[in-house]
Amino acid sequence: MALKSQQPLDPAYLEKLQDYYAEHKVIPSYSVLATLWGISAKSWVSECVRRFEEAGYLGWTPDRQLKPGPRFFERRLAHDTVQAGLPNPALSEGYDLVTIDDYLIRIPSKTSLVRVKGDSMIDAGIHEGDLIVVEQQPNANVGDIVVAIVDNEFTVKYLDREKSTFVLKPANKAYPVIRPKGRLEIFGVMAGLVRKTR
Amino acid sequence: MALKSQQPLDPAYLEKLQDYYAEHKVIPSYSVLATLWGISAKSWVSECVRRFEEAGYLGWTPDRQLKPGPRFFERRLAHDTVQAGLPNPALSEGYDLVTIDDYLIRIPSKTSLVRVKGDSMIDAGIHEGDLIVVEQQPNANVGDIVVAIVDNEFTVKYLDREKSTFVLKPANKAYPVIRPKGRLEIFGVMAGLVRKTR
DNA sequence: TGGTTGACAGAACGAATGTTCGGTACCGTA
DNA sequence: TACGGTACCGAACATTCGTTCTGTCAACCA
Repeated sequence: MALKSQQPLDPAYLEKLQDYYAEHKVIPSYSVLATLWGISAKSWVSECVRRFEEAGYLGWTPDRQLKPGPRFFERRLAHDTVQAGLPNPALSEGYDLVTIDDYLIRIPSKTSLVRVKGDSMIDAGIHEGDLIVVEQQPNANVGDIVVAIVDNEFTVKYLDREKSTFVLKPANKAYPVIRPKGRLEIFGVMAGLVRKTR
Repeated sequence: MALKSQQPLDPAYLEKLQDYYAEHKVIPSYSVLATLWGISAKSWVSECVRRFEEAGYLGWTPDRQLKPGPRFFERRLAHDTVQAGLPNPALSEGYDLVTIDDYLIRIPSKTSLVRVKGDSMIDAGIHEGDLIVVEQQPNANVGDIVVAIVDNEFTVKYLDREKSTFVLKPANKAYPVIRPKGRLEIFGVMAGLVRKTR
């Protein structure tokens, strides 16, 4: 007994759990897991959970409640080269695993999101409706894409310098360069971009 | 009894729960909640939970397990209109956003990420190095941006039709339309995009 | 001064939870 | 043909869960 599990557990189980979690934001009880997995013995659920825990997909709170493990939220990054013959490239070797939040957000408390209005940055690949990930900070370097506050509105622009004053340059020839009178108020620097197309 | 609760519940309770959830990704049991809140009666926890549920911060799975409610993750999205003088950037109109993962990913088990190579889709605002969020599915509609497998490589292109055959159209005049010989193999449909600029 | 209300405590209880253990049926190997 | 391993079932069980109901106490009117 108490053997090592060398078999990789049925990935379908994990996926079903992840989908359940995505919907409810909670790990269900063993009996619910049983029906979710099409299993009828809680003892077997228990064993599966043990293996997922061993693999880092599940864990326990200090109060011995089942919770997602460190690898639970990992997203697979499909490689851009597909292995010949392999049916599922996402499962093949050499996958990196990322959660998008971790990928984009370095300092959660200083990071916020701003929705893009208009197409003044279209040449920088920034479209209307996109979400800009902003790291809040009062100053930036020339060349950075910054979120500035102009006339009480957020504006996303390139930061540039003309002589001794800072200006905001759009990435769209149809828009003018903004030369703020007085001090330029910078909300933060763009650290990333998120677009939802579906 | 059974009076309406007009009092807004102690916000500290909610914050403690949110912190706990942020750490463990799970809603604890009533007895743990009790110690978390510094309460010693489960009956009172039960009452508090009732009110949080009424307010939309907590909810229940179909199996009557306590779970985060719709408002649990409410995070202010910085609004594009700034109140004059006020630091408070958000208006009620603003979207409530959970996490970026939740925003982009509907079905975790069918979603993967593909890194963009080249600039063939630059006119669609898709740059080299961006991550495409792909929902895996074997077919798509004309006009969708799809991730197809051509010559054992992932390709991101618009799906279009010429007469009776499907073709892949780049969003860059410098690139040719791809007319696959044989069946066009579609890996999935683009559901979003993630770019890291820092 | 007395009465009501809201915030909590405490016990009691049935239902649900997760563990343990023993059992079965199907492998592949030797 | 026997054998060990693996995938699963099923029952028994102590523990824990969340509910319900009753009780205390300070605050706040009136």
